[in-house]
Amino acid sequence: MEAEGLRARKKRARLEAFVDATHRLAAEQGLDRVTVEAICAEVGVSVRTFFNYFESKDDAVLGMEHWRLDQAAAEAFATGGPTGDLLADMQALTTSALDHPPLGKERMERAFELAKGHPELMLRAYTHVQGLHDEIGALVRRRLGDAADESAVALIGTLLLGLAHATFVRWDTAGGSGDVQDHLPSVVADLTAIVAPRT
Amino acid sequence: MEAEGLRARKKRARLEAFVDATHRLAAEQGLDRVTVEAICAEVGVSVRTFFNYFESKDDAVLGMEHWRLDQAAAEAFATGGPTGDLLADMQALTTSALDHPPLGKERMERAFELAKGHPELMLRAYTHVQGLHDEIGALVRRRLGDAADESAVALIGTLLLGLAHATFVRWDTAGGSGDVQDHLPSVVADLTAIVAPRT
DNA sequence: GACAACTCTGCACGCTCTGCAATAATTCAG
DNA sequence: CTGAATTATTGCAGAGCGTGCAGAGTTGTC
Repeated sequence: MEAEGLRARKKRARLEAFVDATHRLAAEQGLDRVTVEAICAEVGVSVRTFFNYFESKDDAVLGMEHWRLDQAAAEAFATGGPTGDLLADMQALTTSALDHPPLGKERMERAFELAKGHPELMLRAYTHVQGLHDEIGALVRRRLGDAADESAVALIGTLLLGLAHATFVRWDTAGGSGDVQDHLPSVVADLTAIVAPRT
Repeated sequence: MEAEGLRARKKRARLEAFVDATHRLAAEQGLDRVTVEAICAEVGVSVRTFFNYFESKDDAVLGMEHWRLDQAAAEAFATGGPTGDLLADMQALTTSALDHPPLGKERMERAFELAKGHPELMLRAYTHVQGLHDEIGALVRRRLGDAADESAVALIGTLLLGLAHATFVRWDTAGGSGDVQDHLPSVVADLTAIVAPRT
């Protein structure tokens, strides 16, 4: 069996309830006016419990706990794959990340919609991807080996996050239909055009 | 004359006092243990006054009020200069930004040292550079004209910030001597190598 | 010196987030 | 099924950040 006990299922359900309640309230009243207390009233649970699930209010908006990279994709990247070309492999890694949101695509997309009007959230997302960032840093170091100086790691990490963000924006300006990651290739093309216009 | 009245001078002095006190206390006790109250006690001023100067505690660490781009450099960038090559011009713009920190280079460097151990600060810097970010967005839109879709703007903005960050990191790993912006060219070279390895 | 404009300050308040210890619910072993 | 171990929920007390307001003190202008 799936071995998902009652406990785990309840936990996940509550997590999603928090996220959904937050999104619903934010849609109604604007995010600024939504307090943790209100969210908890909506879910029917104590404020203290909220903070057993999230480190901050923003985390509930973003619906992030542990947004893990796909194991296989990460491993492939660290060992020099899948293509051997760094940019192409960054693209592959980003695609896999956008394709496996921890709480489903609808929630991810709603979170992004909210983040649009609240820059600080986008930044919080970056921070939260900071756990990811460390993970990415480790991957990059493994991949580059001796050639990995810290600034290259910082640059690649930022680039990955930037690609993801720009892809969201492009998906959004395209009307928000279809899969987010489908817009990544054109973002990469833009990047290439900027950095190496004459190739 | 410079037309800096007593008022303006006092204000600037107090601003710097806040920043310096924050840095000093953070060096002594670690940033987490520094409260706004302590900073104000150090400066000899009321807590309420602190928030007349800064929007948040983090801002005092970063010493940022309005980190403006150099007018001339920004204008040149927006109108397609100085070289006409986008990447080179991004480099020029970044250099000018790193070369004109609002409160002096020592404070900027100390702020970066603190930010190293506190990722959320680096992000807050990005946010605060959000004023900058919007400004950058406007510049990019002016520069690209019709070709400026939002995702390209997002991408370039992120890239500019990423370049600045990576440059700091490189400056730091190089021992922190010399001017920060001197390390930008090698960061740009790295970026080029990643995106267009075969050029 | 008088009036306007700006700044500082204390106070009250709301909100986020943490630590702690008691209580309740789930799981597991026998 | 039952008791013990594990894990979740909760209230409470409290630190800290940040804001609005109104009065008192400074600075600038004429």
